Amino acid sequence: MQAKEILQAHIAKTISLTDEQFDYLFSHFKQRSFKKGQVIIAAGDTVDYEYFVLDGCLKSFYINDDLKMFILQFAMPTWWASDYNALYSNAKATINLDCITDAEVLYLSNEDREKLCNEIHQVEHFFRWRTNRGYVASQKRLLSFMNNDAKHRYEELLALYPALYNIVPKHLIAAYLGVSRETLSRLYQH
Amino acid sequence: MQAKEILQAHIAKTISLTDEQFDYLFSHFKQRSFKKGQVIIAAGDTVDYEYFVLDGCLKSFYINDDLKMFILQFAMPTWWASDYNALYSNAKATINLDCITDAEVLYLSNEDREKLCNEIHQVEHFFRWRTNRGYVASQKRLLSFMNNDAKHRYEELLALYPALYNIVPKHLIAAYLGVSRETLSRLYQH
DNA sequence: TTTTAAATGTGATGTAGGTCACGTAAGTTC
DNA sequence: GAACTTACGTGACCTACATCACATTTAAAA
Repeated sequence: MQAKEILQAHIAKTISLTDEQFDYLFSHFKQRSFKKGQVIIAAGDTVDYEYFVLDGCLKSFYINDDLKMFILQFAMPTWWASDYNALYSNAKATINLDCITDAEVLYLSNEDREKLCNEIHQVEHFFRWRTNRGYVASQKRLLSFMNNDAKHRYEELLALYPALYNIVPKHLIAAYLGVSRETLSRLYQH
Repeated sequence: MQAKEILQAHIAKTISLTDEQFDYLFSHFKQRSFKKGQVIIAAGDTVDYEYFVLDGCLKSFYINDDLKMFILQFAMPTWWASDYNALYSNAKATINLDCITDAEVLYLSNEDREKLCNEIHQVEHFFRWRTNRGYVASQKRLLSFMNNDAKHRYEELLALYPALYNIVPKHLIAAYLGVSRETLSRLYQH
């Protein structure tokens, strides 16, 4: 499937646009390929874009002072990713974004998103609902963090995104769960 | 300050509406007082409204199978609260909402919000940005959870919302931080 | 003002998960 | 295909925080 069709199908789940409207929307996206390991956003960067994954898998993550990595999100096809704090408030990135596998993405500038939201009411509706869902998911993950132990969270993650098991190395899964790789490794020893 | 002025000042931070538009928006809100301890949303309820705090302090929280409480949010004046998962997806509440102090709130139905977002583009813009900010804050809290210990998170919370220290009992702060009340109590023993 | 309940402090002890250290396996790169 | 890097497993030990138990202080209710 082509980039345009993937985005169109994704957006059609939330709003309906005429073909002309969608063409206009799509004209603001650019497309790009990345290689496994390539960095899209590095902490300290100025962040101008958000990214829509067509193919492959990205990760957004934070590195603390002890160089420990914490993964905020694995971004699979039809997921959006960026450092939203930096993007929205024009601050320097504190979150990194890079490629776990070779990846194909569309990207849209903050400026163009706001312009499009302004020009096409339905587009603003789309982005409101995208974030609404993200917010609810983030609250849910926060609760799971407070409530459940590492094993429970691991099973929850795999139940929600079974594809991750084959694509993503275990130490990255650990960094998403907020446990050490040793602990994750020990969860299923017998 | 009157309810109407409080809401107007709050909304004016994000969008500009004509007085007519704001009057129309405001006409969809209802106002209500609650007593300390009163329950606004209980787990299992159908959730039709979101709440805008004029005065007092609410908490939204989850109770797990062991009856342990986890606080998602302390809602102070000009904050919004609800069980957004339930509200947005028309599901039964899993989150509770009640009053830490006597409280005065405005409330708006899900249906009316969607109607207003549809009728007034700027209103949709407002709600998109409200959620954008909520999403970023939630991500930030998640990172703090993974990265920092209880003492650090406690200081972070008090730095961000100093008012909480006087209003909210310590065992509720503990339930927000995700530690036992005993641990919180011991953080500052000497 | 008395009674009852809610909030807080603190000792003793248990445990999930962290850290360090080392070894093996499996991909990458030249 | 040798050299190097990345992923993963596992033992030994450590630590932050949980849980249980009980005392005390503060606030609400009668």
